[in-house]
Amino acid sequence: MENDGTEDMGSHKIKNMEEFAALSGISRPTISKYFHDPGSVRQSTRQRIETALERFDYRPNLYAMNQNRRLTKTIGIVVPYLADPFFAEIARNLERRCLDAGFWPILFSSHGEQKLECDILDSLRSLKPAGVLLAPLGRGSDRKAVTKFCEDVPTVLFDSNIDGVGEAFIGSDNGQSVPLIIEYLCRTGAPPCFFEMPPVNPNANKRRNAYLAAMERLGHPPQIVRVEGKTWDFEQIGYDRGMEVLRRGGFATDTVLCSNDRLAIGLIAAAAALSIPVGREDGCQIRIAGHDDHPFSRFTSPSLTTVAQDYAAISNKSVEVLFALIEAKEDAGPREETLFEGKLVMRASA
Amino acid sequence: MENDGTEDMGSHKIKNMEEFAALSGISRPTISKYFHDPGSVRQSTRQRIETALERFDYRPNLYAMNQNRRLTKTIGIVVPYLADPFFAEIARNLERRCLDAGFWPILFSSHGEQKLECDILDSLRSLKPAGVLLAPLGRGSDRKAVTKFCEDVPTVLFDSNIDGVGEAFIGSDNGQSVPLIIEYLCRTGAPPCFFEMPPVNPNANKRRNAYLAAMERLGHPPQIVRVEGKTWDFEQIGYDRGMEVLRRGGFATDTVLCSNDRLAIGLIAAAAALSIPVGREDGCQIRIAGHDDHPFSRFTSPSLTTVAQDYAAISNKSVEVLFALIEAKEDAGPREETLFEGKLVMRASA
DNA sequence: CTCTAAAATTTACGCGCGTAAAAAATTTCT
DNA sequence: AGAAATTTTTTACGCGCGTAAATTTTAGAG
Repeated sequence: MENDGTEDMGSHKIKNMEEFAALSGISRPTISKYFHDPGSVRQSTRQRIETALERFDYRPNLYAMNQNRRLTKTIGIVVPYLADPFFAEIARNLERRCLDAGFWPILFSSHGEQKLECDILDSLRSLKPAGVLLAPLGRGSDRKAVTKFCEDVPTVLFDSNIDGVGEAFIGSDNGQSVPLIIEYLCRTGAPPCFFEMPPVNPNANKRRNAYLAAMERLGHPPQIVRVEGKTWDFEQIGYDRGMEVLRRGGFATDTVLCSNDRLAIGLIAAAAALSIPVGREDGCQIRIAGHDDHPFSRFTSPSLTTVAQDYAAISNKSVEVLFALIEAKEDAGPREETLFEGKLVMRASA
Repeated sequence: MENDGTEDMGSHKIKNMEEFAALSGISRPTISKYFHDPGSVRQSTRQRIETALERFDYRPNLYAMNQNRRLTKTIGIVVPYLADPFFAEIARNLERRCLDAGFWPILFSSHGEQKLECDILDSLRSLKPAGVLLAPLGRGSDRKAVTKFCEDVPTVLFDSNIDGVGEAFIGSDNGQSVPLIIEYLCRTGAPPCFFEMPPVNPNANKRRNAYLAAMERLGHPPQIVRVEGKTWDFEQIGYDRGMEVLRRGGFATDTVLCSNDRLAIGLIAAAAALSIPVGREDGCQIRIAGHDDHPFSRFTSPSLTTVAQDYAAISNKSVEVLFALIEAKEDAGPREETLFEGKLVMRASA
């Protein structure tokens, strides 16, 4: 049984931890401890294990590992709609941070469907995750199911809040961001009317109320255009409904604040299709602004003026709170809500 | 211990299959068989189990289930870049189909990074999946690692091919789709030059070669503009490089075929920023076409003329082949490559 | 060099379920 | 009706690892 010493001995595959322990000359419980937390064993033994690990290329059986562990290293990440690059981007950040912290992130998308969200939570429950980062559907969520889930599993809500549910909520401060862009719009032109997205989640209503409050404060009459639609095809909704409104003589003012960027993207497309020039320059007929700073907003024509949500802050804070929760275990403390401010992004559309 | 009979007896939580078997009056091995495949038990017993299931709300332990199973019900789905709605959309279809077939899809994104792709494959291996649907990074992939993985796990490649790797490949027929749009462009205006995306995957080269062949066949001199960049921020690359070219006097002809829609989206944004009118109408200076029919392509201004990949066909065929593979088990048969034709989507940009 | 705290080993059990084999019960067919 | 085929039950073992308790070894301090 000769070998060159650079690979696993005669490529004999290691079946279990017992065998690996024997080959590496370390007891199985210690190996087990190492895999649970590499820092929990003495530096010298850690070295020996990692040396052996390179030589023999062994990985413990995932299923056997988690079966008897009180807490797995799994972290569930649930977003309402993954085809939305906003959530794709947040999810990416979340995944990265979990991985770096030695956890095992696993990503789910509810695809805008209540049943799917419930199924995901059920699946997640049987995964016995250490914690869950959940951006709920919002209005589309089965409140009872989500509430029950959060009682069983340490869960941090983000993006879309459900009052009192989960250990914490992290999101954007619509009460700051909406007035911010409204003020900008008022200072640079006509006061905006509000093109409201379908109320699929609570942010829609929060933004509407923030619009009403800000307009009142500034002494302008509010004008709301509410668009119907229950799906998550916001661009399509913005396009279709925008088309209707524009054909019927347009909006009440020449400035439109959309309740999110995806809606604005659709509206810009509708305006383009009708050859209505959009932008802040002379000769343009309409100004359009959005909210979120969606990854594609800089590539619309004209590029979209909007309020940026602080992606990095939201994802960082979310994992931070969740990790703290996982550490603390028992003393949950009061439910905390963290809201980050939006930043004005001035581009060409308004 | 009274109860109303509609819920679980005094909400006493069932710990394991043994207990559930006792409560439902059926032997544990039969219950086990049921969970493995509900159709494998007699209809009458299936009814009894499902009735009991409603009353007691039991779910078998996922980890214990998979530990000793030769084959799990897990199916891995790996895409190179989830922030790209194209892949998000494909992944959505794939997930749905797996779920419907009684499998457990689990989604991964390589985020354009080789190391991450390798890590994902390693994790996947320890999940002992029934099969894997893999859209590799392409040029960025660690060919050896992917090859080795495919030897261990039944894998179907899609979107981006790696010769000889995996049990099958499903993708688009660039040799048909590219000439298709070239012919359209030539018939409606000037022959196109080719704005080539960074060669992150083999499709880039295939499309380039298809362009060259088609132009030669039609008797037009080919003009290729190659853009550099190693990242997956195609819109940004299209914008930046497009800006350079347009500032320097523009492209060789007034018609530009981009090697994919995301690049085209960036290029359109660049043209808009320079106030260069884009489209097929009189007065426009440049026509821009793309490839893929990206979900956002209909919302650009002007809307993007492109060739649609058949999303549904690709995802359906991929799962179909994989399921066949899982059924067949041993006799793998020869590696098959399936290419679907693209369809011309005539919009406003060209 | 001894003492002590920390870490590793030995030993042993159990988790929840897959799965095999033989026996018993049920259904289906002639 | 009885025989054959299918399904279920009984019994029993093992998977790979977590984890606890008692013991031994090791490292670091005085």
